[in-house]
Amino acid sequence: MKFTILSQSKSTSLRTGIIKTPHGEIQTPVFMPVGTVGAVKTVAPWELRELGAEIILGNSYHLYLRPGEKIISEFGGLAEFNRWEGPILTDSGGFQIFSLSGKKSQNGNSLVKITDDGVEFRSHLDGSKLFFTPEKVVDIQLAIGADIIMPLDVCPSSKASRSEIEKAVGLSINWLKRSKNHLESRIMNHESGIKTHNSELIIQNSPALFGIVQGGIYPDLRQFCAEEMIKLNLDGYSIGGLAVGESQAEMLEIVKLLDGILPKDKPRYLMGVGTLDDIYQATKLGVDMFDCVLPTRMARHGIAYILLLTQSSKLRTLNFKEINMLKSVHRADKNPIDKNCQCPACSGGFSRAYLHHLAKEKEILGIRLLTLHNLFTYLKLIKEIRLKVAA
RNA sequence: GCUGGGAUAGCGAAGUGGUCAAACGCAUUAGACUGUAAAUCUAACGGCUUACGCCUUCGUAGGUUCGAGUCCUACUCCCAGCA
Repeated sequence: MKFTILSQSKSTSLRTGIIKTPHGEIQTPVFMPVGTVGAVKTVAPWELRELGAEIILGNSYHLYLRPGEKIISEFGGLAEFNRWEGPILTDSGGFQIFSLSGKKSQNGNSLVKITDDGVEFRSHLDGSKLFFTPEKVVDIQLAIGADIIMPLDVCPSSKASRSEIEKAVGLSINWLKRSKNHLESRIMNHESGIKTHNSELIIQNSPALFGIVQGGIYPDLRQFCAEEMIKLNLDGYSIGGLAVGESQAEMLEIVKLLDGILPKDKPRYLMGVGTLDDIYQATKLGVDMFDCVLPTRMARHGIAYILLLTQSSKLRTLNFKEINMLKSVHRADKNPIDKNCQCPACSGGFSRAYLHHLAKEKEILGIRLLTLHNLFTYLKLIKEIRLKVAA
């Protein structure tokens, strides 16, 4: 992976750049649609390309469960298996430690247990016991053939105590070191033709490994975590453990702090973020990469996001709005979601009334049109942000 | 016309002598959702009230009973079978 900065804003930390990956180039800032199980829900690969997506996400935990990384590997990697054929970033399953912990399976067992060595998961599909170590998670992602991979980390909720967050920072640093060592030895063995113990797992390409900075909303923990990770000289740095319940102001405060700590010449990835405004604000604080389920999930829940562009003299200002297509006020509304939008739903002449009707009926077409609209809106925002670097 | 069955909140449907303003669906309304166990989840949903609570209901009208959505009688309407 290679990251090149193309331009830098004079007034903010916003910058544009290019990331070269084995599957192609990505312009930054970038928004990465989420395709947890290997598909961006309801959207075909060619549609993603038409919308302007450059890279999509997959999740190691989910893909390990089904269909299994071995199958994906046999098809030449996820990008070939799912016909996206472009760059892919995989998450480690670290977020599932957060989202599945505290939740109970049907027979009352906790789904997640963390030890120093790794994480014990109970499959949310069948309750079976799984044990993930940082090494295993790297192996899974190598087999999946992702271009950018994430180390197993511990992502605590915003309600976690300081001591829990300290523990998460310690484990995340330790696991990152193990991930890096393991990845390097796997690649070295592969290049020198040495069969590893996982001979059935094929290394599709040499992926980039990011560090994931944790530390909640504690500046000292964030700083410590970042500095320890920077010592490892990674390909990029993720900011994890945000947008997990804290306020936007608290989140941006941490992003701002890390903007001053993380190396400028490496991409920064704000994991799981966020709303249109979150992304807009965070790019001004030097964040290059984003992913979020909101545009796709909210579409399935009837919400359409709107990007309001107002041009006054030389300034283009951005505002954001969301409308709930399920509300009966749209029952007879002949307007599209947004008359200025060029997405397939808006430019295709679909009225709010029809989209309201489809949403009420839970019709797949309605879900798809809103998904296309929302992804288009997110990707449009990113393009607008890239233009703002001149300022 | 005869014989059965039935009429419960916007709709469907539980309930068969006391704990019934009435389970459960659906519809409606509101809310949530940020590295996807999420085309999901939560709440409200007779009237009045912030709430405690109070009031009015189970086709209509009577009756039995301490007490009736539940039992009896008549009537109205609906459904099925037979003529």
